[in-house]
Amino acid sequence: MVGRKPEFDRSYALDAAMQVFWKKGYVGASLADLTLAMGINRPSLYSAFGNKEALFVLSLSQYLEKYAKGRVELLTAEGVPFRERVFNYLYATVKGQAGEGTPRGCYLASGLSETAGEGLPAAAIDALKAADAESVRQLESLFRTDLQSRELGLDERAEDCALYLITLLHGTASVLRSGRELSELQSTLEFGLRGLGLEKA
Amino acid sequence: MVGRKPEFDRSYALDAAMQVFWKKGYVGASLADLTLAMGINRPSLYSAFGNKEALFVLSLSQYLEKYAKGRVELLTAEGVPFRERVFNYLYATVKGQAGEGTPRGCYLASGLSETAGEGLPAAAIDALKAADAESVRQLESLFRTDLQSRELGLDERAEDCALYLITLLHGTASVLRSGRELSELQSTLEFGLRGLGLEKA
DNA sequence: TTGATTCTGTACCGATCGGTACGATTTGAG
DNA sequence: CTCAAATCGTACCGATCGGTACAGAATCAA
Repeated sequence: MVGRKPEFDRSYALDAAMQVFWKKGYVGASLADLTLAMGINRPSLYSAFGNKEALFVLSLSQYLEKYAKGRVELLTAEGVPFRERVFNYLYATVKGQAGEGTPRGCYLASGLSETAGEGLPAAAIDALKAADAESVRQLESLFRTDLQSRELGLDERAEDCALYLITLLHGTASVLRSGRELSELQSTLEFGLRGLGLEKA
Repeated sequence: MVGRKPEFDRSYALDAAMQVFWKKGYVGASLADLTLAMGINRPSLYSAFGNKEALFVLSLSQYLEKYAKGRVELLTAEGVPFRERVFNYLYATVKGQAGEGTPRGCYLASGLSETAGEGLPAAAIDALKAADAESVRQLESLFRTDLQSRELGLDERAEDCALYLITLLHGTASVLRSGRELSELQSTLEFGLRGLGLEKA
């Protein structure tokens, strides 16, 4: 009820854990990596976050909250043309994958790829798939309800459009993760948008 | 010089190793996984293939030879229209990523993503990056030299076009790896081609 | 048949894995 | 000042990691 006070900042530690998972993936991130980055020793980690699996899920939430959330808001920015909103979303996402001050790639995409390898606990898989479905759903909702999207007829293929963009973003994440630079992908975004009939202004 | 004869088929064993790496990645594939799938015990593996790292590189070659090679030949099939050749290449690749009789995703793409995680030995990274560069180069060469490509003006942006398609294919690999089905990506290929001005016939 | 050579299987190596027991230390309530 | 409560650091747990030593079994030249 009273007890000694923690010597670490929970939020900072969680952020550090997120970056380790982001960079190394679930199986690649060892407890030693995590505790070192978090500035915590093992028992503190376990008492504060449960175990590696729970920490991974919490880190995923942290990632979504801190990075993904702001991007989807770009999709519904008022007074911005449809094409521009979509472009801003794509560009912000790709920029976030390019590794300036953060690890390269995408926490979610990397985690999802680990799904196929039997190294992930069930709770981690569930959380990843839920987040993935949510990101598709957000885009789909945009294509389905946005006025300019409907004018272009994209609302009737909203789900396909959404998955197309998500797929493209998985691609940029993978490509950036392997060492390519953001500048190399400018044309890719342009081509990508053109695929939906969203030509350059 | 004389000695006992091997009881395993080297080619079969290498193929089995390839599938394990394909499914689990380099760090996720343990020696136990490998020897079990290859039907070999550890010392045989080491005497026949060197070590895990060398086996991974050999498996990559096997993958490229057995799966990637046939696809790039589709790009230069005679008497086939340009758009159709590109589509056939994309479709064959995506189909190969969909996991019918093989693991899901792409050996090369998954390996490249591991590049960022410090779990890969240098030789593996080198082999992966070389194979990646080669795949881009093949596409780039197509866009640069193909007659119909030049008529469309794509030759002047050959490198961008190539990286765009490779990025898209990394995306499909990632998305399929996380459990989606080939049927969901039909539209993605269509949109992707449209991005290059290759409309549907 | 002998013997050098090569492969196979077991059993092991030190290192690291995720996870924890436990005592020392700090805290605030009484 | 006392003492229960909570955190901290060390030191450890069994399991698994990649890799290997070594002895037995098979093969062929001589």
